[in-house]
Amino acid sequence: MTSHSGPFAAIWALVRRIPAGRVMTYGQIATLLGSPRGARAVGYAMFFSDAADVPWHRVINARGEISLGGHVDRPAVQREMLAAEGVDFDANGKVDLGKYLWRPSLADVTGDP
DNA sequence: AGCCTGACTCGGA
DNA sequence: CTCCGAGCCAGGC
Repeated sequence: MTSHSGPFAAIWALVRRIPAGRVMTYGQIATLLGSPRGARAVGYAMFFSDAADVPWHRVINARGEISLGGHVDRPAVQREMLAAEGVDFDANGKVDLGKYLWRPSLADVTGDP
């Protein structure tokens, strides 16, 4: 499926605005979209999204870790993609959110370049 | 409508 | 800081 329309369009639009070398948490995205507890739905949207259109690998959980659950190949791929963008992982395989967490401004959320 | 599952989050121990 | 349990929201059947 291509990410151009649907209930997840807002999520994809926001994820697409995440600059390289930065990451965002599911809860943060959900909060910006108006659903502070809809973090799970965000994860679903990532699964149904296309990596070519949506950098889903820049979306991680609030602990700064990659959480996928059922799938096994995705976490390794996600870690490599983030590392290729300059995101460093600690010995525990976690990302320093205080350093790499992207804090979008109002213009970024509204879609104004 | 109700029920189940889930790439989550928070609070407490 | 890590582990456990409970909770809220959204999607699919």
